[in-house]
Amino acid sequence: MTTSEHNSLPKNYEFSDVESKWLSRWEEHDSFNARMDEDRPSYAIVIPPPNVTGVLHVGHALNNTLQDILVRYKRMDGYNTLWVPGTDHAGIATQNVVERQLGAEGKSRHDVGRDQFVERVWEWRREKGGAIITQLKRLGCSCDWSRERFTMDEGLSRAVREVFVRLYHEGLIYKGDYIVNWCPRCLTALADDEVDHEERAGKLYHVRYPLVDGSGTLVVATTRPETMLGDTGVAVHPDDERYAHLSGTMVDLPLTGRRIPIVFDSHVQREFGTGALKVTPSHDRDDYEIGLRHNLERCKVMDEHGVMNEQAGVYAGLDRFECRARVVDDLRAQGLLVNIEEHEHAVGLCYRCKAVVEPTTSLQWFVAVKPLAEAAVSAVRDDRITIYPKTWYNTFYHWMDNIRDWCISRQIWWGHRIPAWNCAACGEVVVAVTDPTVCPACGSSELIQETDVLDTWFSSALWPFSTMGWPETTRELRFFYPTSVLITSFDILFFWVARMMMMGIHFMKEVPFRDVYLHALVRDKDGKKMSKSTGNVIDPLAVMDRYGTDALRFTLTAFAAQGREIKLDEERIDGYRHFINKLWNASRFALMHVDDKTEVNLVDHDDIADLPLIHRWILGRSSVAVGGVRTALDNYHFNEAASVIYQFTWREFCDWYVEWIKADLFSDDQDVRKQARAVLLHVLETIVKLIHPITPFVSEEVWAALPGHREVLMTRPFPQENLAWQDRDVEDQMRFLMGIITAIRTIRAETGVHPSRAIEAAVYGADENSAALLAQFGSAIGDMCRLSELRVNPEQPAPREAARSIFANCEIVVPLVGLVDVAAEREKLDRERAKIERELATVVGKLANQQFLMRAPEAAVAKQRDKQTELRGRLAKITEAEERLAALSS
RNA sequence: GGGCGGGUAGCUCAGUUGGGAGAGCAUCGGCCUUACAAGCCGAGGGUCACAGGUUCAAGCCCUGUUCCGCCCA
Repeated sequence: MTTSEHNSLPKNYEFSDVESKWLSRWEEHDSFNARMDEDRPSYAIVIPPPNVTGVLHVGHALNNTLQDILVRYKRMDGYNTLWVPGTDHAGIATQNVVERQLGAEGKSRHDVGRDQFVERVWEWRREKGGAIITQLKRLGCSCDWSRERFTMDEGLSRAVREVFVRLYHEGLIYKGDYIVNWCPRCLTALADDEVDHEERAGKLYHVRYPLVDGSGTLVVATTRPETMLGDTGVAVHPDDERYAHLSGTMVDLPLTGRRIPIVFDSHVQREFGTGALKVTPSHDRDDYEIGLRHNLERCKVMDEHGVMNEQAGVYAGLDRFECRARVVDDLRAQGLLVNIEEHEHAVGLCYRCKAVVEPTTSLQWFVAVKPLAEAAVSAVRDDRITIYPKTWYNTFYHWMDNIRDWCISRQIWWGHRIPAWNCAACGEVVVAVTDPTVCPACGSSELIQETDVLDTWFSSALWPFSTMGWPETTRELRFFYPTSVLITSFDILFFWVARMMMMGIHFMKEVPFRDVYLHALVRDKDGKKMSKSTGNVIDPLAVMDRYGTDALRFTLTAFAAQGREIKLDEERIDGYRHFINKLWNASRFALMHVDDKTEVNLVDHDDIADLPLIHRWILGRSSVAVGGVRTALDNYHFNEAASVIYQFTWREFCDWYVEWIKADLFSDDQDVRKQARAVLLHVLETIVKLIHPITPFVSEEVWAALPGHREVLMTRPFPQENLAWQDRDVEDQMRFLMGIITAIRTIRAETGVHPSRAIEAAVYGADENSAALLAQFGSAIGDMCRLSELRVNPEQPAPREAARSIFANCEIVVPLVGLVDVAAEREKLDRERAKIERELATVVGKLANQQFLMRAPEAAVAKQRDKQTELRGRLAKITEAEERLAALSS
């Protein structure tokens, strides 16, 4: 054993010191920063910018771990990599935070005024904002931090203006009075997809509307009776015979004294309620459309706070929900309430504050998305963008085909103020990139800017190119646009991904990314959504403290199977911490044997034919693992990559290889020792390189401890698959030897031989090749099974008192005088016989089937024949063993 | 009501041109064998939701049923 400094690693992996050390070293090293070498291919990712108000949750941890894996992999593999970090300004959320702060001081934003308020927000952002960036660093993210961006930065704001102005002049942005989703708490309009729908138990009220001619009444059904105050019509289906006679008549709208017409519209669902639909164009999206088709009036009965206005007559001043109760009471008093049914229906909620959204007509700015959406759809159809997993295509097309114009104005103060001015003198609307000083139409200087700001998603839609300096034609854009892949959670496919496609294609004439990888939401171990109120939130920062960042990263990676939600359990994280520790200890072991003089390049040649079997085997297996990891990562099968590494490292490298070569490492033969050390070191290096993208910290730490490593691991080349090392014969031979070893170990365990006791074993019936192998590796087998002797095809017959096992046409015999439980042995053989006979029956059945012989491919038939031969051989061995057992007991 | 996904070992899940049913964890038994007890060795455990169909052959392809989850209206 050497006494070099390398073997002074602690017995258990202590991640805490290691992590902080590497975070600062990487930073010093500048290795995360993008380089633009002309002779190398590029690989770029833009981060889905988290809210500036956010703190790292486990979804972020997953999202950014996956991105970091790809970036680190590609960086090692020789690409110019760029990973752009940053945050978005989260208009509504951030404004809420600062408003709460003001509220604590007893002030509202109106008390301080717009300019002061915005300044307060900036102040907040300088002090508290972007905590998540520090947390991403903690997670090990190898972003180019020198390029951190914020959607409200000067450069990005310029891009926003440029895009707004161009779209406006192209006629794709317009201002109009349409129905929008209004949040009466945030006091702003919301886009369609900013509304969450939740099933709630509600009621369906049947209300009688008297016909004006006194001939009867028409019963309508509604879930929101308070909106009847704004009804301007009643709609029935044109084919509904129950109501055909009502053509051209009107009803008296109760509680209002107004008369409203009955209209015929095929939109009405005849089966729902009574088939008669009250129409409130100003407070329902569908009703709004019906109103347009039939020229119904609009009557808005609520104000921006959801309080009934003067149009609601005596109900003015009531909150909308109080008003509902009052309206119902009054209808009942007048005998106009027919009945109330329990009714479950979807309620729209503000995605930020969960207040019930009020659909209402309002003067807003819109993007005409149809032409933009079509371009995005065809990019996906033409495979210029590939979506993983592919199950999302249908949903994507369906949503894009039914997309409605995008309401982009928000009645808040924090955000990009709309670059449009109204001339007080002549009414001219000026839309410009730079603030105008005089009206181009009349020369007046009385220009008043729009007060609204733009939807945050409007600026994040530009993220892939605005972060690279657009509208300038920068070197970054030339190198890194289109980006390689966008990795995000499926729930913002429409909020964000689709809009980036639209904007990227429109302004860059090129898709913003080649691939989109949509990952699942992280749920708790029972599959429930994590939420603060349920108390089932797993805090990634606490997890990193407890188990280490690498354990968290590896767990998330191992669970990131396409199309599956992730059920995260802390026990799993703890389990993978064990794996990290295993790797650590394997490294400690290696370091006891290798030193600066160990020649790794012994195995840098393709030709390894001269090496002993065990080394050729592990080198071949390492090559298979490398190929597996590369293929998995290239196809976004992250879980597969983790699994390959786990299996190879623990099962093949630690359990078999390292145990097998221990004797070589202590051998007196210097050449044997040298070889073993070289291959051991080489394979360990391969492992830490392979795993580095997933667990960057422990791999760097091990790498640094290995001899001769002065450069950081993160910029070393990623391993290449070496097909010349993959040898079928070697694998077959090792499979055979490992099978024999397992068989002997099983006998030992089943017969209760103490692990420390050395025993004899013999193998009977081995064919020539097998016998040669067993003879050659008898000592290794002896070491692995603690044998005093292994005899191969001995001439003397097996002793009667012995435990037996069948493997691959060989009978393994362990003489155990006085230790053999005949009944147990017989039972074991019976079980084995039954199993083999079952298998044999299906094989024989297949081979007896003429159809199978005729139609199945030759290889499939040959396989069954081989299997038949093998099974029959094993059966014969079992018979022999049974006979010996019988002789013993007689 | 429309769409999508899922049902494989006790649990969580892999299973990529149809031919071997697998992994991790958990369980059980034995071990401090000087890298690792955060470990080592060994073992048990499945009618691949159900019913049909296609095929020489189905966990995989088709049809229907059922249960669970998500999205949309």
